[in-house]
Amino acid sequence: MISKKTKYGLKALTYIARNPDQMVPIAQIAERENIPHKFLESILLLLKKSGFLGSKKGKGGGYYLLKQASDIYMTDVMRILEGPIAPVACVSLNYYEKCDDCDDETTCSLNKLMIQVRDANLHVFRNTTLEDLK
Amino acid sequence: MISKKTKYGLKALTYIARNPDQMVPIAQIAERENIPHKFLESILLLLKKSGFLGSKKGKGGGYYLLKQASDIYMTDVMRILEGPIAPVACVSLNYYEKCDDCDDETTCSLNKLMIQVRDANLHVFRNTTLEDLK
DNA sequence: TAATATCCTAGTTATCCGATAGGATTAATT
DNA sequence: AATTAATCCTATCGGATAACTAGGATATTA
Repeated sequence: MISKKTKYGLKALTYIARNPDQMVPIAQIAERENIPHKFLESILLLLKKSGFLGSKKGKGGGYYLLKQASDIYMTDVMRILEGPIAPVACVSLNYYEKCDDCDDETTCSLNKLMIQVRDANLHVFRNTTLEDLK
Repeated sequence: MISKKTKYGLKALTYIARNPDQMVPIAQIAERENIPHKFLESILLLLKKSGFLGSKKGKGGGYYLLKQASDIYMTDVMRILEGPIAPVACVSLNYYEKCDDCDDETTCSLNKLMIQVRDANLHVFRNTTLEDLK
């Protein structure tokens, strides 16, 4: 199950993508999408620091996409918002970590299944961009 | 990312499946698979109550599979150990819950993606049984 | 200079994960 | 009968994390 952070982040990105060529203020997204204002603020800040969004301060300011929606892949968004796409760190491509309870990954009974799950999710996320959510 | 409970549970089931026609005590699984004994105890109890395992108390006792490994599907195991397979409750087949921030699911921008993710995972779990982990 | 935005750091609260404690019950062995 | 070895059961606990909030600093427009 994904976190609310991820859910809110995806909804916000979609909302911004639907309003191109303009500054979209947090308050507007928060209201229309029923997202707590301050929480959303922190999420958009993260998405900005991660290179998805640009922003402009002050009156008339807000957020906007830095790339075309069709160039924003779910793989990248999900990794920032939700973390690893893999179900266990020991099969993660971007967040690899050794298991502390496994001596040998290659003989771990879960390895094959975990890789299948990872790849199934990767396949979906690699083939979906923000444009598809619009 | 799956919980340790799920990981331990799957490993324990595999271990038991690899030792058919005998009672497998918790202590043995705990030692061989590097799982905390007491934690594993609670997991096996759950798997028993859920109908996957039988048990025998007392000296020489332990756990055993109630069904053939090839009849134990990952869909069922995962739902018990990990909960919903869907990434959000509002697209869950077995644990459905309405979103509190969405008025209308059919127009939610995330709906399609979430269903794709759910189905991708379902496909893997439906096509994997405990026999495949052996 | 007032109004309206984002920026930033630091909290707060509640829930859940991972693990443990300690005894009750059951069964085989000696 | 006593001992040993196992599951059964309830309760609990610390720590991490999720979800959210506070409050001011900074920038921009009018």
